[in-house]
Amino acid sequence: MNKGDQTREMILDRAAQLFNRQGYFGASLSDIMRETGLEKGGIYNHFKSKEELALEAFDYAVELVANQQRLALAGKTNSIDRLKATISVFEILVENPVLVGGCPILNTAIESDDAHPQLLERARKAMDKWFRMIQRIVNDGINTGEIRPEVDPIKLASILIALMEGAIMLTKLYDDPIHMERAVEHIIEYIETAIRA
Amino acid sequence: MNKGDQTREMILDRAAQLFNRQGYFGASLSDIMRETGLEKGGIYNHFKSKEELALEAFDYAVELVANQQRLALAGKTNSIDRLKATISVFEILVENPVLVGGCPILNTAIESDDAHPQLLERARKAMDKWFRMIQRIVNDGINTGEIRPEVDPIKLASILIALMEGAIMLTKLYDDPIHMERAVEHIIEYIETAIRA
DNA sequence: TTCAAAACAGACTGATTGGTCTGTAACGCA
DNA sequence: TGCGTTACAGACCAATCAGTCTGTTTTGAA
Repeated sequence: MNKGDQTREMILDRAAQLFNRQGYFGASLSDIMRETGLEKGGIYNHFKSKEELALEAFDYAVELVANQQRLALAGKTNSIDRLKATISVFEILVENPVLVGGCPILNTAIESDDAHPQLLERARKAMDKWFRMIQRIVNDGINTGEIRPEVDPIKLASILIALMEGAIMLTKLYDDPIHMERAVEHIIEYIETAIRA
Repeated sequence: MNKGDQTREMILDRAAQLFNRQGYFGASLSDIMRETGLEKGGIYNHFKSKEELALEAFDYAVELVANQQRLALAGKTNSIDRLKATISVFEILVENPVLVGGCPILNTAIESDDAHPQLLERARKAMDKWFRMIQRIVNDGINTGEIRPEVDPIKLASILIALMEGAIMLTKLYDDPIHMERAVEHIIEYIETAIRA
């Protein structure tokens, strides 16, 4: 990895953190310059516009979370355990984050209502992956008999994600992890009583 | 209501809608001028800064939702019905909104992480009211025997709000009310099986 | 070690930002 | 209806925005 690629990676990392905290409108190029320690020339040498940097930084941020997901799933073969591991990723996202500022998909979905259709599209794609992952876990669990056959995978995914993303918002709003704990408790109980075969 | 007060109200209404769609950073004074049809003098005659307008517009937006809540609760004396009415307010918020752009508290909580402590404080206060309202409904229900005595009011409030706010985000992200429908179905079922006495 | 290419600094630009101020027009009480 | 007060228009301001471009430094393969 040569100098240029290293710098590019560093910019992406710092920009991802910055955008995730302040938003894509709230973070200016001056902020990015300060955070990276580079002047304009250094940044525009790697990215042709703030727009392009924002899009790549979003992907980078999502990848950070996806790595946490892989880490959490590693070695877990039981479907219920894999569901719980997915839930733990949301917990980690607010309690011990590799990416400060909460869930990048949530942040982007809320910020990019009308203003940023390209970014919104990326947020959709990223969320699609989460949905598919949960659906896959549930389907596998149904096939192996661990999960009740009448469970609707996509419906469970929808509820789980909505609850956990909402809990992230409350936890950040009040700066209190109690809301996340309550959400986790609820969804775990739901899984044990209504999902597990 | 004289001319000035009328104009002031109009500015607040337009600004509230604008801020709720584009965010407090994303909406510029030019946008507000375009949306209100006023020049700078007209706006700064009523508000001493964009900051002040933003804060008042947020309160105005919250009040719009609070009115929906009052409307939904009107005539409902049964505690379970009152809980369901509260849920319906979240549905209305995305399906047939008096305020476009989703939940102002959610939007503000996500946008004002670090950047806007004053706005964040207002979002907290507004969310507190929601919490207290739900807690009150549950407490009343426990007292009248409609709701099981072992139900924790604040915990239920936490889960209900997290789930519904998350559902708003998903519904807006995918521009598809199915996520809201799933969330409503889940929470109603939960109320019927685990909350109702 | 050489030297072309890549990486970066930083001055510069035009557009836009939030905000001020003065002049004019509309309002509404007497 | 007259007239002081309030409401508003719009020119103007400094600061900041994203982005460009030229010159200098650093890098790394030959």
